[in-house]
Amino acid sequence: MDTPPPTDQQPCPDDILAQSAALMSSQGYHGTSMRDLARTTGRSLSGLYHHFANKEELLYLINQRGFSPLLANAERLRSEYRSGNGRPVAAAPASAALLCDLIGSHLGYFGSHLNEMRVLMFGTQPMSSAHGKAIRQLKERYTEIFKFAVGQYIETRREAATAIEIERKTYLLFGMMNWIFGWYSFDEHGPAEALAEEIYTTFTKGCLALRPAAALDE
Amino acid sequence: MDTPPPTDQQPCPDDILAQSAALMSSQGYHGTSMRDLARTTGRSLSGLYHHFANKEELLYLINQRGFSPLLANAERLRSEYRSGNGRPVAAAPASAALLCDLIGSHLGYFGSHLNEMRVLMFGTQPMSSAHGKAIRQLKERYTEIFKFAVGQYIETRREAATAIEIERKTYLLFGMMNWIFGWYSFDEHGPAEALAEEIYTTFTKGCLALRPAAALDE
DNA sequence: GCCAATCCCGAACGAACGTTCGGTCTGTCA
DNA sequence: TGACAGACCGAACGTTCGTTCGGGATTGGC
Repeated sequence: MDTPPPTDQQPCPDDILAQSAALMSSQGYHGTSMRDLARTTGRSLSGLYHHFANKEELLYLINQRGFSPLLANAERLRSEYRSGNGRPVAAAPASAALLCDLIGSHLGYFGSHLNEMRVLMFGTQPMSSAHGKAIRQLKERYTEIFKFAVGQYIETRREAATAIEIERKTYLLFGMMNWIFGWYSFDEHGPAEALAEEIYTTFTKGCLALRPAAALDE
Repeated sequence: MDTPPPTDQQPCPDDILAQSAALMSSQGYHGTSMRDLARTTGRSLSGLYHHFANKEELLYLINQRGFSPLLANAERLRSEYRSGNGRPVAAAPASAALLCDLIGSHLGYFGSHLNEMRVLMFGTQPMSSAHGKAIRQLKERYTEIFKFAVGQYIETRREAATAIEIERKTYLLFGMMNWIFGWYSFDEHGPAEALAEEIYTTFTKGCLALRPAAALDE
């Protein structure tokens, strides 16, 4: 109508999103003011509102644009795995490759988008219910892919696991991968690919262990 | 002098800290106002300042009081391990017990202090430099204990690992343990002890694998 | 019965917040 | 050349923020 129709047609410039993510990743959403963002992006306070409707939508855009490539990549890997299935002989190596590639994709993207990932992990709570739901659905779809891969890896190697056991183990894997936000730096810890391989090895070696306590499954 | 000398002598009531931690864990430090805290704790806005000097000190107290018991417990476990050493025959089971107990202590405390742990993970950045440094030192001492345990576990089982490899593996362990803040609930996932056992098994089985890529160690 | 200490409150302070409004500048296309 | 749209700005709006101030209850020791 009169005010700039915000989001989709005229996309918010990437440099604004990147610099906002950098600021918010260290100060949090509520701890970062629009004036901070204006100063950092070299724009005026009111000029920012030309690119998004309000602060909360900016947070949504950081989440959405930061997470979408990661999800798209994971969905591609899964569909490749599915289309290459039907040959039961190669099932075990195929499921291993899927899991390994997913971990590699995740850590590779994480390592080069640390700020966005930090913002992503702070949660959807400051977002409007519509935006929050949209981001949570992206995360759920992503989690489902990893659960699928973990389940495939286990059941091509030993008897199938229960859904709750697969979920738990998937969360442990996410823990190892996502926790790097607090400590990983390329200079100190080397390339993300090598780290991905270590996580893959650690997880798969531990993953196949028999269930340690039946108490966990009701 | 005139204003209430804040911290140590007359400790801040535990219920204020607990309710503040609950609020801050879901809204973040900057997203939680003093008026929110007053409403939740059933006190007046100005009445809160009788118990701490300012909002930032409240955050420090949540961190300090929340983390100290965990650190104390870990230090007790390590000193028990050290005093029981000197019998090289039992070295391997002893180091396994240390690691297992540490994980159990961590998850047990986490599971019953989820709010405080969430606040703890949001970081020391909003704190003054003095308070931030104090909390960071507590975390470092705690991390050192886990590095020590992981190192002991490895070198009583195979040739010793490099310091950087021990550090990396310790961080993977912390990742599995701390990531539960996002998904763990007693009702869905059972008691923390069983989860601790699963993490211990997963980690130790994967931990002893040979270094997957020499690229990680310079 | 009094004093001091502790705990707590209502009301207000200045500063910072997210957002809006009217206007300018810089192209592009007719 | 003129009209128009997109990108941007300075100044201000009303609200909320963290913090302070003067004072009122309640309590325990003397």
